[in-house]
Amino acid sequence: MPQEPTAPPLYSGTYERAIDSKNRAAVPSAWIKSEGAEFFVIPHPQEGYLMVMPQEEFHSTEQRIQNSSATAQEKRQAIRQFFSAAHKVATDKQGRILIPDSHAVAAVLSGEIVFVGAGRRFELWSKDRHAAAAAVNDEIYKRVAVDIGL
Amino acid sequence: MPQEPTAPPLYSGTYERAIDSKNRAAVPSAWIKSEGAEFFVIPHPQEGYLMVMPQEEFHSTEQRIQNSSATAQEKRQAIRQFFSAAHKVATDKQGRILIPDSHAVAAVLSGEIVFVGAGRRFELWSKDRHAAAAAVNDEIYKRVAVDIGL
DNA sequence: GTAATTGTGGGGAGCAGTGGCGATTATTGT
DNA sequence: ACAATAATCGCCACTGCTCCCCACAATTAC
Repeated sequence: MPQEPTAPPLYSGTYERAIDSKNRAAVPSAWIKSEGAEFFVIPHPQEGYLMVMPQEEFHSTEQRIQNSSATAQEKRQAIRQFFSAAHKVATDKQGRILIPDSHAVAAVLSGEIVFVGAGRRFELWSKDRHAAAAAVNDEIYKRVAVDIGL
Repeated sequence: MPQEPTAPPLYSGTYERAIDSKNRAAVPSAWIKSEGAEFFVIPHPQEGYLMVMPQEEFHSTEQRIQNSSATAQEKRQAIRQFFSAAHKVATDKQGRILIPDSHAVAAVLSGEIVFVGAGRRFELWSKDRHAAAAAVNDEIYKRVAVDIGL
């Protein structure tokens, strides 16, 4: 019987948090498995929010770029961009992560922010932007829900 | 009594319960298999009630979205909304679950509520809303019953 | 009847989130 | 190289939420 040694982390739910003047934000305690958990923080290329993922998901995302239909050179460049934008962060002893300044600016993070669970990774939004984006997604969600008879 | 290795949970029946000022609600004891059972709580996208399901059903619902006829991007957005709306809860030692504030507001849960069994998941309704919805459903149920010669 | 189970409510301990202070380390300028 | 400044992180205090425990009521079992 293949009992899973380490269940893949699953991030769900939406949590409002504050980011302080030093760009620290407390990760929802339900999402922290071990002391000093490590994550990779990457701004989403189009929409203005930050993706946060543990190492496994980071590697798996790299693989998805590698397996894309782009040319070899395009993939090399995309991966370079991906790595250069990704910053490794670790929770401090109070369960907080320090958001790199450039990333906080890119996602307009200050004051009230939102942690959004997205399965194997989670997202960091400014509260205002998230409200707007969620409204759009909710429309689509409702249509799909009808589709599958939820 | 030895537990069955893979007993698919089946929720049936209707139970009136109270939700207290701390947003706690006692799950019907017949529905709790083990100590500290875990559920995912998700507001229903259209109608104002909460869906509650164990992890297996949660994943299976994600699969149903994945297999829907929507475009790849729509499915991604729908799943994101699904995950962000789903909050994991666990029963406390008195068999109660804590309803997240935002969800209690969304489903107008306060005072008297109703647990409604729905097969592999169950639902949480405000008593008033449930009475209204049940009346409508009963009409349909009767017509279908005639239809199949019940 | 008594005892056990289940739902309801409240008090309180402990933990999680916030923000500030300060020590240590890194960076910068001269 | 050295000092001044900035950045990072640990620690602490405060607050409010979460959850454990107990008490009680209602129901059912024996």
